[in-house]
Amino acid sequence: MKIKDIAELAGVSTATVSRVINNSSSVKEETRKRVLEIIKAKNYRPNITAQNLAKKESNTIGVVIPDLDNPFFGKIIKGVYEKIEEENLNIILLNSYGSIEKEKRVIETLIEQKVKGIIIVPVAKDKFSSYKHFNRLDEFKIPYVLIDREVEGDNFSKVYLENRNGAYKATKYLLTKVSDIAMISGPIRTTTATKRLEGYSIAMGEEKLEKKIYYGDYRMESGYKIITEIIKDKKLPEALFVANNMMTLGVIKGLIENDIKISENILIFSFDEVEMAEIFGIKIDYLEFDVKSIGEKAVDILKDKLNGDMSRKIVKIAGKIKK
Amino acid sequence: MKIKDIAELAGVSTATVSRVINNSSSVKEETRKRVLEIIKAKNYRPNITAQNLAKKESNTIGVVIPDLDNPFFGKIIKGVYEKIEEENLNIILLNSYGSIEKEKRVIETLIEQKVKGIIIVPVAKDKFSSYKHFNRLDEFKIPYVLIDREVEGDNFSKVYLENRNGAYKATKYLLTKVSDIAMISGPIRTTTATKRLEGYSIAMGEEKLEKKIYYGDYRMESGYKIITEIIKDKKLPEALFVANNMMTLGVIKGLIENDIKISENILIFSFDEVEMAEIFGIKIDYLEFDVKSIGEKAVDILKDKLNGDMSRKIVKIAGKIKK
DNA sequence: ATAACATATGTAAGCGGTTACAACATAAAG
DNA sequence: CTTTATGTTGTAACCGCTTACATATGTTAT
Repeated sequence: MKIKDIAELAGVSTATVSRVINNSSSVKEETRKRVLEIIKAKNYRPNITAQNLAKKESNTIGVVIPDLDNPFFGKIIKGVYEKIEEENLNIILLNSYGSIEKEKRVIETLIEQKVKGIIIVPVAKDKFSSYKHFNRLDEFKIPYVLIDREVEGDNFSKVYLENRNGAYKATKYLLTKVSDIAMISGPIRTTTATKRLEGYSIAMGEEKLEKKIYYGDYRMESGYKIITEIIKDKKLPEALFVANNMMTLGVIKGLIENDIKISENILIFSFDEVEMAEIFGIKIDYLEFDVKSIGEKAVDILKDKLNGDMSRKIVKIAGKIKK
Repeated sequence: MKIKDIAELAGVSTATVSRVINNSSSVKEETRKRVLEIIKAKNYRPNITAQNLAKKESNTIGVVIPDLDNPFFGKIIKGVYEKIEEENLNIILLNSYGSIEKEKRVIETLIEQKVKGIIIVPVAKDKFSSYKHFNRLDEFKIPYVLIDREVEGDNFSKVYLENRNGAYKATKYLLTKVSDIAMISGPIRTTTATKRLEGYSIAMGEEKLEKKIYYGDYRMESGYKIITEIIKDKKLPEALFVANNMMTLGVIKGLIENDIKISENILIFSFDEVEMAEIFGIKIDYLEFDVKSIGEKAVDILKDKLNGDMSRKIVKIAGKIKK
């Protein structure tokens, strides 16, 4: 069943059928109805591939994620999905495995697929990374928006968590309770870590308090190692601000192993939510973000771009202190 | 840059170029080389949409998941992705939201997209559900494989966890330690719950021991509610076999709240892994499954089907007892 | 030398749509 | 009653590639 068949049954040309399908230009109400009826009766669906070829576009957008089974990105995808569903677009999902090389390759794939737009978590190994390969997308006039990782320079549209301000708010909050606050930072190569560190520093500076900074790598093991070290050295601060949830997990593990009671003997504040903590009877404060909305906002921006508004847009997702 | 341009530059017809691209039929080594060189020099890539239209096929497979931000499905997707990457296929990802209605709709979408094959976690509200809408896929000769949820009847190819045997093994294992074992089952409407219950029953029956069964709904709250009830009634068994990890979480929460020490005062065995438990210093035994391999096996089956082997295939993923 | 076959390549008709342009009515304007 | 604008429809080229079929050339058998 193709457009020609419908045309014949309706006694019109394929052009007319195409017009009613796309409800473009003028078709007499009467003929429109007739065509529509036949389409319905025959349960006809246009061949999307053919449409795409003729229109030189596609109905899919690419989503590039560095880690498919990380629920954080799952939430983002969910946000993207829900927003995109109404538009009759589809998601093609790609994995960059956190590697620049792979990232380049998936971008080429996406270009070949002629996707309508791209939402991507840039690999961003560190803040000096090059993002030249995104220029390829400009060449092909494929709109894209970067999410989650804050990258510098260039003219990127992006949406990410408020890093500096979030950390600032968190520290301020801790300061209402104690004044001896240490921080476990992420690797300073990354922009997010720098920003979060800045937030902490500013807040501590305002009170003229001494900063204590430990450097981890955002992974659980480093949190574990650092806290173990701290305990061994008997340098436990009153409060510890941890720059992400994975490291917080490591910290929790270390504290439990050493029988140090969280919120009794030490206050722990995590930049991200540690979902399971409460279930296990552990109370930590954290900065909560509406992660799903990262995906949603990204789609909003993409839609603007698809509608011709190519201006640069930057959205920061605000965090909320949860206790 | 299209095939015609390449053809002209190489001084051959488009047919020949197409032949070298698809390395189909015979092309003289010399011409092949020349064409390949020009393709490379011009960095030419065939238009996939046009290819798909001409070949009446596509290079994408559909993956349908009921819950995008559940890491369990994330792992499956990862498995699918890794296997499919080599084949130069792409994943288009869809969400059924666990609703039959949505499921029907996404299947139609996938048909319209002319996907090459489908991997789907069927909604399977209960074991009496109808799966008639999968027949649509047969109509269009689109191969598909059902995963994770065990569904009855029909001629489906599927891959899922070994439910009955897994539960049997788990119970047997517990029996080497204690003999007073209760089970928190899932809702008996579902096939998985029935099977797991069977495994437990058989093992207990073999030892002529009394069964104690509580019925939950696979969600955390129900685990919590049930264990709270048990504690109140002072009916704590020596060991508790919980039919899935979410309910186990609820159980853990309840036990901690009531100051009952896991593995001291009670043995907990979970059908699935509770990833975080160890970090929080809680020791529970569980049945471990290689979840990613669900996705991998599904792709294997799909590939077979794409190669013409339409026979029904069923793969059960074996669980391993972790202590 | 010629038939018979294999190899290499070109021609052109699709694949199933969209759309610029032309053509034809019909209605309003002069 | 022309002229002109407006609304509706058809014609056919085109999107970029594949492939059945035809053709040309080279080999080998007879």
